[in-house]
Amino acid sequence: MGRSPCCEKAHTNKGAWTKEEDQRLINYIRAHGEGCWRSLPKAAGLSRCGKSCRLRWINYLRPDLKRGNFTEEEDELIIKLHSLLGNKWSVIAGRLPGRTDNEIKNYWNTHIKRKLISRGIDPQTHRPLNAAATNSTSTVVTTTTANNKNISMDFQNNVDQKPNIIIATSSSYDETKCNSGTTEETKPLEIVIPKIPSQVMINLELSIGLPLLTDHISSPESTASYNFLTSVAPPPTAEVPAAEMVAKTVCLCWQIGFQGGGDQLCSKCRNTNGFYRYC
DNA sequence: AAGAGGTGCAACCGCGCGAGT
DNA sequence: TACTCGCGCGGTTGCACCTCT
Repeated sequence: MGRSPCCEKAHTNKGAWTKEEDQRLINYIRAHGEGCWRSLPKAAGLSRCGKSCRLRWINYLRPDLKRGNFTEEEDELIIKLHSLLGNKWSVIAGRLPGRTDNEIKNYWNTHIKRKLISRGIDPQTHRPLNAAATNSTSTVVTTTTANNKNISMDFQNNVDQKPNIIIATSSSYDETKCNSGTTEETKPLEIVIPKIPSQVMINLELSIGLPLLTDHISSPESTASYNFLTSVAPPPTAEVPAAEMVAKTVCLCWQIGFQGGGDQLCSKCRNTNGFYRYC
C-alpha cells in the first residue's frame, strides 16, 4: 500500500504559474500567513497542489528574496559551506539571506561546478582533480573532548575493504531526538558502511560537541576548516556570554555561523527557551 | 533568417522524517 | 507499536531563452 497522493492530481494545474495564480497566493499568504500548505490551495482558490504552492512561494514570491547575480563573496561562501556540508542546500541557503535552496542548487550545478573544475578542483570532494584519481589512502579522524561525540573514519589502505565509522557518544544526548540534553548515558555506536573505492575521500570536519576544537587540529585541511568555523562563529563576547556560547556551540548550525537568530537556524534547532538544540 | 545545440532556472517528483493518533 | 498525514529536502526534468553556425 503506497502513500496517498498529496493532492488530487486530476484537478490540479501544472507547469508555469500565471500572474493571477501568483497574486492569489500572495494575497492569501499576506492575509493568513504561511502554513498548512495542503489546505491552502483550496482556501486560496487555486487549482494547484499544496507542494507546488509552497515551492512557488519559497522560491519565487517571498518578499525577502534577493534577485540577481551571486556576488563573488556568495560564491566563495557557497563553496566553503558545500565543502563542509555537501549537498545540504537548505542549510547552505540558510547562511545566505535572500537566497533559496533551489536557487543555490541550480547555481551550483550551472556555475560553481564549472568554476571549480576550471580551477582543477573536484566539485564533490573539494580536492584537486588529479589527487582524486590517485590511490592515496586517508584517515580522517575527528576527535573532541570528553563531553562530545567522537567520530572516527578510517579509510586506510585497501580499495576493497570496508571503512569503519565509529560514533562514540560519551556525552549525554540522544542524537535522534534533537533535545537539549539529559543525563542519560548512551552506548557507543558502530556503523559499518558498504565498500567504497579508496579514491573516494571524505572529510567530515563536522564537530558536534561542547568544547572548542583547538587541541585537535592536526592537518592543514582541518586547520582551514577550523579557521573558517571560528571566523563565522566568534568566541564569547560581552554580548554573548560563555554560558550561552556553550549552548549555541552544540548546534552545527551555530558552528557554521547561523548566529543571527532563529530564522537562520535549521528548524530542528529552533527552540522557544532561547537555547539551541542538537541536530 | 533559421535551425541546432547549449544554458539557466522554475517546477515537479519521490522519499524521508517528525508529529499526531 | 503501527499507521497516516503533512512538510521539507534533494534530485531531476522540461522549457524558454541565448548563442553559434
